[in-house]
Amino acid sequence: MILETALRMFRERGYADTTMRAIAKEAGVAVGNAYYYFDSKEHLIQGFYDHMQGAHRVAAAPVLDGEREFAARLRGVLHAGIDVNAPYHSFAATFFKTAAEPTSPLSPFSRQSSPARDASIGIFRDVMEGSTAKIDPELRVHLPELLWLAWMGVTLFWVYDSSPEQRRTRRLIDGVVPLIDRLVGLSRLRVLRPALRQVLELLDNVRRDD
Amino acid sequence: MILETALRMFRERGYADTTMRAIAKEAGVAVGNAYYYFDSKEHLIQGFYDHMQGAHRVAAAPVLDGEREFAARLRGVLHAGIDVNAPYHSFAATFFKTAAEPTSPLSPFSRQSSPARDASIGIFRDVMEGSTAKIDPELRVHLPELLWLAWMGVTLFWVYDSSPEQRRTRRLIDGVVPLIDRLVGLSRLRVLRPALRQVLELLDNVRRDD
DNA sequence: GGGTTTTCTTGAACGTGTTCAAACAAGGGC
DNA sequence: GCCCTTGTTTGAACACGTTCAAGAAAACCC
Repeated sequence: MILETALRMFRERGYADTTMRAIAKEAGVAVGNAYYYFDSKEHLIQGFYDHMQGAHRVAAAPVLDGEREFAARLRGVLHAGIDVNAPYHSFAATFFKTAAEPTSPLSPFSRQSSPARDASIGIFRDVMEGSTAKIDPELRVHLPELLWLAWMGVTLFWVYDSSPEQRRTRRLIDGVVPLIDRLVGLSRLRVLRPALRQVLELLDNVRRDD
Repeated sequence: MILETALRMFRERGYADTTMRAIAKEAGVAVGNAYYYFDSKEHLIQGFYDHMQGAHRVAAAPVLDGEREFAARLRGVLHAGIDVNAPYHSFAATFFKTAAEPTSPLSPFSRQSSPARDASIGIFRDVMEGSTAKIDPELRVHLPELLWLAWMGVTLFWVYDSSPEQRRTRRLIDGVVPLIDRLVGLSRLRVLRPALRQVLELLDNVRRDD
């Protein structure tokens, strides 16, 4: 009940303008009680994350069910992601700062976010596996995560996008999907094998934590 | 005087643990006076930005003066950037959130940051122009900005990098520079012209603000 | 039912960034 | 010298996120 109230008020009045006192009052509890269930105001946003992740899955379903071509699948899923987030653009901008902090549990790379992250990567695995594209086997292992990373990039761009209705983000998606599609298609060419290896090796190196 | 005091205290005790009251007291003024000269606590960080930008320029100079090869120049400049930022890694992580907010004047994309941004892009123009690399003329126009964008990406990675001495960031630089070098070299190949055009057109489309 | 422990709930209080009316200082014109 | 304007400086006051000692309710045990 506290969570629903909070998310509704965030949507209506923005994150910064919604005080914990107001949330508690509206939910009919004492302010201290809200802190009994949620460690901080930021933690209330985690619920928003999960909700958005589920909505993306739902919005992407028609595309994933009806389309077999890799580029069309990817494009559809990315646009679907922007679709579901669109109503929250101004809200997202105000709380993005808290999600951006590396030590925050709200960071998309944090351990607390890993369920939502894994689910999101799953969508992009679906994009790949349900498509007719022939993909280099070494690339197949990492591609879902790479696509998720691209999605994070698109999201980052979207947060900063101040154009009307975030049209620049739409253009970014339409422009970048063919490039990714082309690169993925080229991945099986023998001449580009060394380059691909180089990229994947870089990924492994960068992930290594020592 | 207020600015110097603030930056020193940020460095010594971290951003969050340094209160405006403490800064004012240490600087020998009333707290309201600090707000007369700086709109907010965040604005005190702009001075830090400018300082870092200058230090990067200085640290990059030996490389830019002594090295002619494109890859070596880029690699040296990126490592120099990490070198000067290294002492402030934990500090940077705590105030990064305020810089990440799209509407914040501290955002690297904001108008207030444009002097520092232009200066930084200038470094990468120098990387390009001082090198012996033969670069497609269409690419030449945009490459400095693209390299700056890559530098922003490296910085983003660095902020999130929790490995000892941020070694992963070092590996990222060493791995990504050869890739960029290869791409830049390939940019003049006739067969890749359409792909390059596609990328540059995407950039223009995305920049267009309508 | 009575006693004990655990879970939940409360709201005053703390420290924070920030604001603002009021006071003070520095010129500038005559 | 005196007024007026403009630029500075002050610190109390405000609203906020958060904490915590204290109490209420629930669950559990015999």
